[in-house]
Amino acid sequence: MTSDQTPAQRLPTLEDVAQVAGVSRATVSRVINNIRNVDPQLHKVVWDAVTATGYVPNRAARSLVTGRTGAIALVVSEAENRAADDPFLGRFFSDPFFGRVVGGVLSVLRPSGVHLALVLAGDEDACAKVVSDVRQGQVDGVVVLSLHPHDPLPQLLADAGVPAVLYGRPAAPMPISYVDVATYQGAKLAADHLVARGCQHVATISGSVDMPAGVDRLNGFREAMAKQGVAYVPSYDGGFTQEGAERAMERLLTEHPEVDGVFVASDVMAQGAMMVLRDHGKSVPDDVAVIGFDDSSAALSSRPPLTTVRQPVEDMAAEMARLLLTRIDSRANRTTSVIFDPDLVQRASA
Amino acid sequence: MTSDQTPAQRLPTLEDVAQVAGVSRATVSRVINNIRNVDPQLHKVVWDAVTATGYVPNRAARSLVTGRTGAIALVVSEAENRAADDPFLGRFFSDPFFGRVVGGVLSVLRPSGVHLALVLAGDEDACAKVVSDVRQGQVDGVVVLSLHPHDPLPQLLADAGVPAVLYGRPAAPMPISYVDVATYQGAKLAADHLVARGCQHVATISGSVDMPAGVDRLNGFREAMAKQGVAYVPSYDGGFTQEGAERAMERLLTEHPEVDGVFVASDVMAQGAMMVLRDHGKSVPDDVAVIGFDDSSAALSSRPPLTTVRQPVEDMAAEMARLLLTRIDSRANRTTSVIFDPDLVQRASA
DNA sequence: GCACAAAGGGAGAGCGCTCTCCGCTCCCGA
DNA sequence: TCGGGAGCGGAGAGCGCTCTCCCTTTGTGC
Repeated sequence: MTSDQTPAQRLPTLEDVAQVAGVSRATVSRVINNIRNVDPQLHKVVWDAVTATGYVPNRAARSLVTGRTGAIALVVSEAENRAADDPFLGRFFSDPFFGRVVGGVLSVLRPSGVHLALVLAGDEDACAKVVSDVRQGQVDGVVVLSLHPHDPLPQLLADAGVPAVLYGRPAAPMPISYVDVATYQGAKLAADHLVARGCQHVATISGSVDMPAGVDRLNGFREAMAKQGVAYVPSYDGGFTQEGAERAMERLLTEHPEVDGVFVASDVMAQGAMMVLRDHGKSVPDDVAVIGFDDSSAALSSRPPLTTVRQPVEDMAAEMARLLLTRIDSRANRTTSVIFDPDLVQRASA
Repeated sequence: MTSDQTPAQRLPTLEDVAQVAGVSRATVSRVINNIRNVDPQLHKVVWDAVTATGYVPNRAARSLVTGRTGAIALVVSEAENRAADDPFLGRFFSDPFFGRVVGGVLSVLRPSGVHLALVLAGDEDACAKVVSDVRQGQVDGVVVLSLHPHDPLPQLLADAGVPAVLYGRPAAPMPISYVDVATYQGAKLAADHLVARGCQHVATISGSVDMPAGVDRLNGFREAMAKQGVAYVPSYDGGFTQEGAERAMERLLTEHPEVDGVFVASDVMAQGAMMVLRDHGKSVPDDVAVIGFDDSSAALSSRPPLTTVRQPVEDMAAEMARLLLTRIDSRANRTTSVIFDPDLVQRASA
């Protein structure tokens, strides 16, 4: 065989690099990991040897001795739903939101060389497995997208004292880190905008009221309207689904046909609401102004494009990753929360 | 210390289990891995010890000696785009398609205990890194979503002889495994349906013609229409984006106002096309019948709901994972392709 | 009764890396 | 000139696991 044919046989190890550089394994290791001072000359010699051999550290070996894996998991927890015939992961994975989170997390992870493993926790057992996984050192920590208010995972993680960061405030108070958006502030942006537009009969379509996001968006909006002197705002539960919002909008039109402004607690729901408005011959924004929440891709693809409260998903996800890495690095068990400011993105619907 | 106080200190190892079971490490390992015959009685004793100690194999240690990581990567390759100010991963991650693939892949991986790592290959360097990653044993193989026709990654993978499976036929022929949908057949379903509906003036909005999916959907549709005796089908390039499709539809209406049936090469594009049709006062499906392609979530959320050629994304993704696992297991370097049959999902738009 | 085979279990050598020790060298102050 | 300390490199012990030997036990046929 020519020299080109066998290099794939055995990958270069620290030992090989050491031999080429004429130093010991330990020194090469020190150079690679930038630990302690190594004579600058030797330093260069070693790096040259690394380049020459094409050496890349073996993750498994390193992990074995350090007890760190260099990987974190993105856990999508949807415990407690799942009809038996539900296609594996249901609607969530086909929600653009998921991808945006992944993108944000990866943007932080990539430079630091940490791997991102994707994990689905579909039921309580799976949640327990997630906890044991991280305790057993399969991953160093977890970033969690928890989809249901009664999801047991956050509590399990908090109890286990495992490095974890949630997207969104947990439904019940518990010692666990999270990132969130200032929902009240966002709802206020929407309220102020509708009032400034001159809307006289404002209503809202809320998300599920058993979820923090649902409650906060509703209460925040009501509070802001109250500040504007509007004592009562009719609200209808859209359950965070397009169909739910369509039904809610139908009811709203029936019971309050005079409505001229609606704050809808998510863009997807707003899309449904606008379809119903159109079906009823109402024009948006002239007859009824509509404001969504999230600034998801649905906001742009809807007709008319949606004025919405922007939730900086990518930034928030990136912050989750940063918080987690810090927590893992420090080994200290401190919980932190970071709250992001929302913006009002003004498009055509209001 | 009591026996209860330190268990978290050190995780149980094979050695511990062996001690509890009163056998050697080797035997426990044999039981765990189901390798060779172990006396059924001992077998049980060992399992009891595993349960009692709460033992979970250490991935790193195992990986170190076997040379397998028990992880595969899902690579999203978007080499050669990326404006400098492009938010990390651009639009793709917010496309529901991504999540559906993840779901399909995970459904296969989970039972087999293989981890899924997410990797982004944004440029040629990143592609090279992917190849070296798998050669260096960071992961055992890769599943690839390649977004651009001139993406170098598939060729790199093929050259390196690395275990890999693509979603969709590569733009240029090369020895690499892939799964795909029978596009011609799908286009034929659409053509036959439009003709059966009685459409007299059929046109099509195609995807990018430099992508296999774009070309095949266009040619397949033309061929099928030809079989139906329609020699010429006007076509407009929508570039697989909603905006592109909107422009294409505008042109189509200008140049062929008599059109009464359109095959649009993706649901997202179809959504845009329908909006333009509505803006022009055309009703769907009465004035113009519209058929999409993919059966993505856009098909359901559009008004009216879209009749579309269903691409079984989850199934295809699952098959990718299966092919990859088989390939990794066998260590044989055989390439395979699996082609899925599309269905016509009939909704309201045609 | 013996030779032989087959089968099950144990011992031990690493896999590639980090990290603690230890020892050498060199510089500085007394 | 010499002691002491700081700085830097090397030796070597594992991390937890698999897997190859090898030994023991048991079964089988003549």
